[in-house]
Amino acid sequence: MTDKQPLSTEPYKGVHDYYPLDWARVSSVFETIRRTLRLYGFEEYQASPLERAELYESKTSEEIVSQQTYTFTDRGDRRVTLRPEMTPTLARMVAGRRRELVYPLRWFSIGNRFRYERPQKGRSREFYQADVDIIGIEGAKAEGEAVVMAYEILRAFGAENKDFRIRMNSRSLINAAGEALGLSPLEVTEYLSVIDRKDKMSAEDFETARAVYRKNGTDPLELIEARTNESVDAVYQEFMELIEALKERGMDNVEFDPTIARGFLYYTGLVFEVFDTNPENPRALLGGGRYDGLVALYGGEQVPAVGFAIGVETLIDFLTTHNLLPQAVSGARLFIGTPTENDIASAQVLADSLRKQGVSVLVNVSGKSLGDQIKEAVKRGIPYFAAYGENEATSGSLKLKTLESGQEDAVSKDELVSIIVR
RNA sequence: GCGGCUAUGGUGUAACGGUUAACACUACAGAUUGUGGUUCUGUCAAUUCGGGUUCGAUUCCCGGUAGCCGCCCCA
Repeated sequence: MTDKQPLSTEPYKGVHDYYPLDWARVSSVFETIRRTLRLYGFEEYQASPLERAELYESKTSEEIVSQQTYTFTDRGDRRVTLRPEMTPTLARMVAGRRRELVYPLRWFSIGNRFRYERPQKGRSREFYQADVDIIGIEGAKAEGEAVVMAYEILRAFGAENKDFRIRMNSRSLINAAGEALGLSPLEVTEYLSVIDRKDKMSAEDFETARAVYRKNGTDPLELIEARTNESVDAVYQEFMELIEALKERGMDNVEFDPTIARGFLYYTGLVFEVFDTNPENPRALLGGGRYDGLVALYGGEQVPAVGFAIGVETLIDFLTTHNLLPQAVSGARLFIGTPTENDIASAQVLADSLRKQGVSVLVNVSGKSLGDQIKEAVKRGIPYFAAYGENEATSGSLKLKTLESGQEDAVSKDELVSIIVR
């Protein structure tokens, strides 16, 4: 390589570098999500970000595949797509082992997704997401459980009910109302699209657009509200029971919101989104729903499924605005300083014994002065510092310095672990 | 994909079209110190890229690129 122009240090357009402190923040969020889901018996799976392009072409809209995926041809003339979402991969994996898996499946996966889009705040070309799915149960039970998991994940970060709202809608309900009015499935889809964009239109434009779908002076939403149609009302009652059941579990921030649409692609029943109650952050934190037809696309009979995905970047924005983001620690917990280079060897012995007890320790390896070693520990974001030289070796007692406060405590070697690990 | 705004050391800012592009922080080196975030000295380091106008461009114009904002879309 010639050195005419230095290579740019910028990452590729629309993607991010995560330096250790950044990544510590992201992965601590992963950890909380993981811990919460495991508590409820969910199992983690993983797959390659490379998928055959056909996986997306069969089920997703033309525009999304052609304009918003990274698709290329490999050296063996196979068309390859970088996964833009996890659900098709999940459906493929489930379909591949459909006879041997134990249902219901409670699965989750955390990883990166790729979409070729115009980058903006909260939207980049590579992003991290956690996908949570329950597969193999029909009806409100599983739907409720999915919503509960979304709720519990946010609660695990310390969020309170007042910090977020869970807005739920039912595609079956809208479909039933459309059917009762004699609208075609296509018209119902268009109607949903109009409702979805309600906030982006003026009141008059919305009324004009909505009027197209009125039959005998009533459109689907009005029919649902009127509660005059028996079959529509039955679906409505069932859905409200689900919402009531969630409220009884303490989730007083769930609500019925018929404007939640979720892209109209493969959802068949419940759709839901979670929003920050802070108006400065209007984006959905999380969204999902029921998608019963998807697995069957890969062969065999229909498998009921319900799930959601939570974007890590938007979650971090949410946690930041509510001051819930834990302090990220990227490296060691304790820095052992050495007054002279001769002390390094015995300091290493001490460090090794601490490591055996699970403490992450860094030992000075330079000839720097103790003052500079403290500076180094501070810069590295290490919370504790202790010098270990001849005095400490003979007395067995160390002065443990908490770098944030500057406080120093005399502690014995044996006490170190319990203080630092905490 | 469409439109608007922006682009100066690693970061944040400054510079009527006119000397060697300034300041602060950071980094690095040194002084001092068996205990840091204080001080002192020094060093590295920038006009996004390509054209154009001009005697002369960081400054004005056009284009590329990137970032931010809105639209489309958001699986």
